[in-house]
Amino acid sequence: MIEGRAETRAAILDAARALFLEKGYAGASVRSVASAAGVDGALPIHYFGTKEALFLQALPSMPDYQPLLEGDPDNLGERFVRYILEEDGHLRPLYLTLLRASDTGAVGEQLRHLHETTFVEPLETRLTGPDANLRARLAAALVGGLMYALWVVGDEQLLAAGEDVVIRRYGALLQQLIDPA
Amino acid sequence: MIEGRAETRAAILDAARALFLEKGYAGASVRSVASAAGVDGALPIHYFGTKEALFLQALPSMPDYQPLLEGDPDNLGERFVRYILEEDGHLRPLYLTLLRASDTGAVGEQLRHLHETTFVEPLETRLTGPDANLRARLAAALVGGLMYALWVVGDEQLLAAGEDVVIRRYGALLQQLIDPA
DNA sequence: GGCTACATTCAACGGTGTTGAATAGCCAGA
DNA sequence: TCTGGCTATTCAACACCGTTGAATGTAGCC
Repeated sequence: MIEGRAETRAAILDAARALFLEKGYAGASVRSVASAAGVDGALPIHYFGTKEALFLQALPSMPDYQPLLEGDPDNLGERFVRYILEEDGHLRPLYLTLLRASDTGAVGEQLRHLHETTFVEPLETRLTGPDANLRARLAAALVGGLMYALWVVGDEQLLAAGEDVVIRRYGALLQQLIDPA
Repeated sequence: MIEGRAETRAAILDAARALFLEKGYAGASVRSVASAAGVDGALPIHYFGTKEALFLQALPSMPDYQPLLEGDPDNLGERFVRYILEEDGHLRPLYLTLLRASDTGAVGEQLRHLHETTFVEPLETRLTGPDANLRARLAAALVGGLMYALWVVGDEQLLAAGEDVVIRRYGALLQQLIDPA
């Protein structure tokens, strides 16, 4: 049974999404979400049970990058790297927020699921040749490493030589996993 | 001025190190650290000022992997990957704990510093040829991606084909950044 | 013994997630 | 129109959190 009026639930979820992405899981309190939604501080828990459940339901969906995958597979490596470097601000906060909250069991599950459904699986279906699954997983690790270096570590000097150089070099490595081995 | 008896400080730091690595930054409370050290719940903050300062001082140092770097550079890529896959349990909890606490300012700084001093700099000094700095940073990202996939995401199927295959394939990519371009 | 300086404890504050009871608001039936 | 009940929302309280400043113990020195 769903509790609460639909609009109130939506207001809470909207406020939660904004605050969690801005301040992180620990930094955004349930009461701050409630007051941003204009309701009593206890209502979010009443509706969603726990802060973690609220967090998971409030998370935005992954941006859709199907077009990226459907293009020419011969330069998918470079395009993928470029996508990470030039993404429009939707992926980065989601990635960082999930990552840092991933020590609570269900959030870790969600991160694993997103990694699987948005990186590994789409890549695997587009790979021809042997060991497609392994190559997709290694490619996903490679992409994760770029996001890690840029966003978690904050290695600003990585881009000092210019985005193009990174796109070419890191993209070339990624491409070797994409090309049929 | 350092406050407190040296043994009491050490007891607190030891308890803090164990609890932070086991339960994470948020999961280990200051009071739980204090009671594990056998002191009053307010003492850790009295000594170290804030939970974050206690955390930073309690963190273990990075394992020393100099021998790994000093070996034959022609197969450093594979050896590096093998080191991550077979590490003895010191690096992984430190990496995970730092990563997940990296949204508080000083912890992010520490993560950046460790990334720089334990991955980028040692690699860079061993690289010959042009663009050593960039190649070291890309190599560090690659290594980070492996740790991310294995430890944060928990991609267990990555090793389904056997450690050797991962060591060979991912190591080969890493090696391309190590070899003079 | 009394004084001092320091190590440690105690008590309290505001904030947190979470809980169950109390209230407010609406809608059906007499 | 009144009344009952149902549901949405609020209120009050709990235990725990990081943090603070005052109180207490405790050792050594004159």
